[in-house]
Amino acid sequence: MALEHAILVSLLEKPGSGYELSRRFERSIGYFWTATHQQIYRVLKRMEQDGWIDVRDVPQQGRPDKKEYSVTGPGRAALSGWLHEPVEPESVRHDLAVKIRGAVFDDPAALIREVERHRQAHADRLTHYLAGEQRDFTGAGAEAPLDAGQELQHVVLRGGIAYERMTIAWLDDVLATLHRLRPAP
Amino acid sequence: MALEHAILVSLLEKPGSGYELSRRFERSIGYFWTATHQQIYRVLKRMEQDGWIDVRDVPQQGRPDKKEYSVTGPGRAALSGWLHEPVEPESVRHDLAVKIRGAVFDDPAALIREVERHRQAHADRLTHYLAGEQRDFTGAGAEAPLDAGQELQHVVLRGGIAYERMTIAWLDDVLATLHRLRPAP
DNA sequence: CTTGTCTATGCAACGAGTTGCATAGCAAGA
DNA sequence: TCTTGCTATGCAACTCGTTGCATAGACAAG
Repeated sequence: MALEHAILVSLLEKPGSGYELSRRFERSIGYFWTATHQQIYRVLKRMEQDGWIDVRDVPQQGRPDKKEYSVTGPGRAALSGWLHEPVEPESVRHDLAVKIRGAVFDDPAALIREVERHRQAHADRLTHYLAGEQRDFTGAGAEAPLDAGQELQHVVLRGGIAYERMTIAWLDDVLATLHRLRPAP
Repeated sequence: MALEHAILVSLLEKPGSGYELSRRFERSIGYFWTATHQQIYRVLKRMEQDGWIDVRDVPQQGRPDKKEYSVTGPGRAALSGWLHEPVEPESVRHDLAVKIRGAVFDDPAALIREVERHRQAHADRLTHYLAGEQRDFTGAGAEAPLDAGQELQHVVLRGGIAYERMTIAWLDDVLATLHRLRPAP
């Protein structure tokens, strides 16, 4: 399970509340690990019971109070332990691939709009990633050399960019294949 | 949920038992959708109750008897329905990306072996995919034109190949970054 | 002053997925 | 004969993840 560890990383980068974490999971961390606020609140509770994180009530003005979590020594140790143990390489899961293989039992051409929709979604993500790269890593490049944390964040982002580019190219291949099949007998 | 639908596709391609399905999920279908035999047996039971599939007891010689499942009319209709409704584009989930971002709170160099291990696993998968492509799609290309089902299987396989190539290139990028960070103060 | 939106936290129920274990037929080799 | 290994099916218990719902403070627009 990596949700706990993803939360530890995020809280080490900057302490925050469950709500703030759920926002972060919509952007940077969420590029490679998604989580809803339900999951986050539940896991935060367990992590607190396990002594991995501390809570602090933070009164706020103009908005409801929040609970700010920060990583404890044992939490940091738990992350270290996990970093040193191997994880299995992920297997991909693509609904769309199932659909493409299933299309032969229905109408392949009916999939074209769906594939185009996916292509658009991936193109949007790519644009978003590229904007983030421009903002966080390219702009200050010449004058302020990046520290190790930024280098590592950047290489992860480059992975996201490569993934989206590859996916878009593949979806173009899929579309070409579907169009080629259309005028068949 | 796509497991039901992946099973429908696989059973439409060729009827089979739960055991056979679990073997298929280790190879072709499993390239983009994994499932253990536990999941498969449980889902097969539900699908049978829902009338999506039929069972037939098949006595065998030299091995235990099996139950062969095949798709019914309602099952085929359920697949059709699913093919026509949109699915959300997947979000990636990468333990490794979490580890890379977390490495800055530990020792980045300690990740090198882990990343190399992943690189090897992806290189193995790529070799496997390429062998499958050679066997199923390239060999008979000139004389026997592919039918629609084969074309669609091929484009899905090309997706797997593109994914592995992209991942290997990215892991090389990650390794270069980790090596670059090593001689830092 | 009501409605909508954003922040902020949480419960309950369900479905999906994993892990460990159990059983049993049959075959091949030590 | 005993062990190992492959085929074949399944239960039980657990964790992970999703969905729908509920509450509540603050603010802004109509």
